[in-house]
Amino acid sequence: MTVIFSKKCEYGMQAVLYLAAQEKGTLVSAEDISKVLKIPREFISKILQSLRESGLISSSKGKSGGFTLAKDPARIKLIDVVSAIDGLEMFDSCVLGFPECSPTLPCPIHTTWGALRTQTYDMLTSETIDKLKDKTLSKIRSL
Amino acid sequence: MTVIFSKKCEYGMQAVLYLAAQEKGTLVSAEDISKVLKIPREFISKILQSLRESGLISSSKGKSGGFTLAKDPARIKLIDVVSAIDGLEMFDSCVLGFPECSPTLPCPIHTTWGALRTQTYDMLTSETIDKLKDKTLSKIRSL
DNA sequence: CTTTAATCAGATAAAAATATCTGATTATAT
DNA sequence: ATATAATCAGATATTTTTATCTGATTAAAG
Repeated sequence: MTVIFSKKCEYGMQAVLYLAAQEKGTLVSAEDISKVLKIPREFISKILQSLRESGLISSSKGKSGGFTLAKDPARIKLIDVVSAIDGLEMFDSCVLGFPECSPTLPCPIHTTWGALRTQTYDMLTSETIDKLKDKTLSKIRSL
Repeated sequence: MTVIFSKKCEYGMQAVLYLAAQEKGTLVSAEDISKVLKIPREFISKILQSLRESGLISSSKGKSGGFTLAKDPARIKLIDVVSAIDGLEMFDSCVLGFPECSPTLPCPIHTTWGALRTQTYDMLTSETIDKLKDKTLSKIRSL
């Protein structure tokens, strides 16, 4: 199996995009997110808790509580979610699994892969979740 | 954790590259591959068996047996190894984990990710293992 | 022909990722 | 005040991936 992001990370990105698609300040429950995005209830709860610990989202407890973005969606990038959940290790480890892959000890595809990886990193860094709001809304409507 | 290829696939690519770095027709034992590439002996054995079933490599049993490429290294591409071990599913499934991500029902980063994915696919398709022989040899020497 | 060194096949074990359960705490609304 | 609906924390369960074990088969070499 070839994976890019873990399920946790995929779900986390979906959830953050979903929060960004709400009216500012709206509190959304884990139950709601679970239903809309079709993610197991208890699993998304755990992910939301860890995103709160990372400071990307905030929560309020009690009845009518829920989750909302902790900061301006123009300041939240996809890479922030990846970094919080999966970490950034893939951006400096060898795609072929060799140890210590570097410019001085390159694996056979070090350079060519490096270029692709950088592009991927740049994409995740330039995509802020507010920019993706409209596209997120139309995707969600289709679920 | 963010993964690109599974461990099996990484090891498989390393092993195929290693075979391609040998004199044509040389038989290499699983034991040898395991030692050079520092891959658990029994694990690489299983991987080599599956690569044989896929037709990428061939084996001969008995004393002084081992593995060798089943065809001209100029005709073996990295994507062939990926396809044999991990499959090509990632090249048409959604990077954010949404179901049915397509041009008509795109996820928020469908287009931008699609471009990167195509580049990755093209790279794996254009890299034949004979082209990587020299680089493989120098990497192996450093292990 | 016997020993040896290799692949091969199937079962099992260990570790990691994914998912669920249990019950406590919190705050709103009635 | 009490019921309700939410987060929270920690434990447990399930599934997948990674790794190992056991023993059979094969073929070269002595």
